[in-house]
Amino acid sequence: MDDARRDELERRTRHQPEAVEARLFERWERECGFSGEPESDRERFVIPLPPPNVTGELHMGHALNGTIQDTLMRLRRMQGYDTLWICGTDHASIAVHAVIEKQLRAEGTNRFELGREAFIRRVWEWRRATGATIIQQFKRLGCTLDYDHERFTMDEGYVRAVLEMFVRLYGKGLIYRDNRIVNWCPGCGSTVSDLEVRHEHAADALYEVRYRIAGTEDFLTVATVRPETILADTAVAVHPDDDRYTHLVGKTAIVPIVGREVPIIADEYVKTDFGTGALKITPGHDPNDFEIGRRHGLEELSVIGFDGRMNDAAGEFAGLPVAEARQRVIDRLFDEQLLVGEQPYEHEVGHCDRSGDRIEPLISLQWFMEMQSLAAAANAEVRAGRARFIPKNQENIYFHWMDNIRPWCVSRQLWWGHQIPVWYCPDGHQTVATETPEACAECGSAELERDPDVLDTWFSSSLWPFATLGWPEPTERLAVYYPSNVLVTARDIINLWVARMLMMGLEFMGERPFSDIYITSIIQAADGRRMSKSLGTGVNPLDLIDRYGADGTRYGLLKMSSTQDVRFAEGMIDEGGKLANKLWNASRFVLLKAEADASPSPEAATVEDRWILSRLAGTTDEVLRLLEGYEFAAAVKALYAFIWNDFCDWYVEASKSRLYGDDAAGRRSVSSTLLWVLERTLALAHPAMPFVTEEIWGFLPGDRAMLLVSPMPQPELGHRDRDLDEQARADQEVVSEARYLAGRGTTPQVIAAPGFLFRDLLERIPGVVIVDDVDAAASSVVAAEDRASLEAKLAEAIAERDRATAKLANEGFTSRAPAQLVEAEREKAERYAAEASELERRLNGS
RNA sequence: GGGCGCAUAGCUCAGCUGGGAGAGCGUCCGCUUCACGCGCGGAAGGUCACAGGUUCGAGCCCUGUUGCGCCCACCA
Repeated sequence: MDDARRDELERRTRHQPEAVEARLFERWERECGFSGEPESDRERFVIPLPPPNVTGELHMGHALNGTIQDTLMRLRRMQGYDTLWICGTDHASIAVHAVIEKQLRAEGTNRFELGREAFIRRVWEWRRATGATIIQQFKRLGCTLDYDHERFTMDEGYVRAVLEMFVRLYGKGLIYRDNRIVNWCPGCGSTVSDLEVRHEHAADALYEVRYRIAGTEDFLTVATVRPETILADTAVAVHPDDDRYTHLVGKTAIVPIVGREVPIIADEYVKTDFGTGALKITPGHDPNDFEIGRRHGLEELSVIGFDGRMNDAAGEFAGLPVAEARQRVIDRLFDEQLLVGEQPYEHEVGHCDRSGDRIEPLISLQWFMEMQSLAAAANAEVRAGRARFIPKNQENIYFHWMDNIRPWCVSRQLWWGHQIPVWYCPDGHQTVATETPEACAECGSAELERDPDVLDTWFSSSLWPFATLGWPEPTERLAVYYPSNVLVTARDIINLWVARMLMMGLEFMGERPFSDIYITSIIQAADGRRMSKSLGTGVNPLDLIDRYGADGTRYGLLKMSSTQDVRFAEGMIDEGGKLANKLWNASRFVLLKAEADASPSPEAATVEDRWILSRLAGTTDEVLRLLEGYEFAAAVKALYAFIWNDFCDWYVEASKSRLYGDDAAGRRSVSSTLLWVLERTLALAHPAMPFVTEEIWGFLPGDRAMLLVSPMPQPELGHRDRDLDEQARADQEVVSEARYLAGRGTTPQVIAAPGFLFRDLLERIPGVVIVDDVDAAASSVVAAEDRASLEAKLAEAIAERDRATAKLANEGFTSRAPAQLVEAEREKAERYAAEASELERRLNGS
């Protein structure tokens, strides 16, 4: 190391993330790159980034996700894989509409005044101006995404892939147009899928309403929470086995207010023990009723329009908002003495996940995708273990939904998105094509009009793992990087996204899109509530990076990631920041104090050397195994314990006497080991804490590539010595106790068994008396002048000995416990017996 | 209504297939020790939610109870 570098190290007594992170990231990008080498023949490791919304800002979920993925990418890169982390953003129809339409409102206009083309132009302008800020924010975290191939679900090639997918599924009959009941969000002015409906608690009332039986003076009483839909009733249903009503089945009921005559039908769906046991059927405004209606061939009437108001079919109620119409209908029923009951009723009502509006089930002509066959294939893949959820129990969410899958409404009445590639001629024929057709495929008419709707955003997301690689073109990247290895995501989009990717990957590529699906924790606010901007409970990860550094933030997030719901704990981030600083300073010590000509090498000259090499081997083995097994919290914890406790607290301290000593050979040897352990530790810690480790790496002796692309060390298990690890723990306790006694003003006396570790540290304790005893089974410590404590120790040793002896006398234990456990207990009894007699001897002697 | 998960030190959490309760922060005591005061050394602090059960032995396994979080869900 030259003097300038030396001075720099001397000067920088603290690790300052803000001063190094941007510079290091820039070097990684420029000197190494993250784009993969499709032409190489190395084994691949691929992760598709869940594309964040273009409108998005990095939040805690992204940060956790990004950290986990980047940790895996770095690990595999160092292990020699050709790595690719697919990068890009999602066009997010509804979210973008929200942003732009808000701007338009502020300007006193709206999208309809602006017109479709101008609106879309405006979205693109906005997109070009703001860019995908979130992608830049991933860089702050240190994420080694393939930025050079950033994709957008609305870019040209991607659009082609989406249309291709639509056309092929249509060709197989899996996509069709139909009049069905859909979830209509009046706020968005569009349909939404079942998965975008959030069920919220609502306090409504359950009304009991009398329907006259035609030709009689009798009534049939039904229960309903939506009296305004009475206007669209087309039947009344009872259970076929319900004795109270069987005689009425086949007769006709008269719908109140409108006076329509409707059949009384029998259907298994009706519950006999709910309400009155009689159910009014409104196929036009209730999904269940819709199904019943289709089973019985009932008429489908609509009285609520797309604007959330009563339509013309509602007669005198036309034009009223639904809530108001409900009250007016109730008043009418009351006046006509048909309302015979009203009680408070609490239930769950569907609301739009995006806008929060109450979902209005409506019948509408929409595009649907048939899911059952696709789901069956995907299910088989997961059941066979070719795609596995981690943790495994998360697959329940998936199976529950997949096993009950229903057709997916994919058309949205929005403008921003992939416009449905279907053209209609005046005769109503459909021409489906990826390119604008010249004429109707059926009648040849040239008067074609394209379907105005766009596709559900999740439709295009389902192609992410292969459309980003060039599909449907047979590109090299597609051939080499599909399928990917791991998907890292949160469980709230298992069905929205993961399941659909599995289905589409199998359908179009014939192979699952990823083998591992790692479902991350969800980080809640510190008070246990959901983290959200609107609640004000969000924590900005960029803030954390500013205050603790990216390494600290990454460490903290990984440490928090152990259970499925975890409260945000800033202390863990702080811990990570401190660990980075500790590592920096320990490295300064090693680099500044090591002999100038020493180079990294595992010299096992002393028992301490053998011990730290054993711990290094054990930790390397453990950390790699944990990372590969997705146990990030445990991995990071093992790193902390090794760096802070084993290396800094004990080994570095124990190395000082040799390092500062007169023996040149000793100085050299311990320098080599220190450098060796440091070098290995930096590599091991790099995936979790890339910046500080890379920074230190640059100061290590010798010409070397950046740590980012350096090989990950193998655990050198030849160095591993568990007995020594065990002894070190015991000896550390002896040193601690001696320190305690010295602190109390007494003179600690240590009986040192052969091979005692940390002798240097012991010798530094003021007043300590060390008695070497080659016969001692284990080292021990007492205060020489403190007879009372010696007696206490004796009593403790006797108690321990007796406890172990009693356990051995317990027949249940000796007969049932595993042999090595019994053996351990026997050793314990002997050890304490020896210690007791030893202490007795010394008590009597003194 | 169904599913997943959580209750362990003041706080946030570890605790592997059952075999003498741990970490970080906080608190208290002592340190201008030549890598680090974002530090060093030491200490105090726990009926492992509650009640049963299995076992020689339970924080861990089983049953139930209570409190909490999240996901899914077409009983009007």
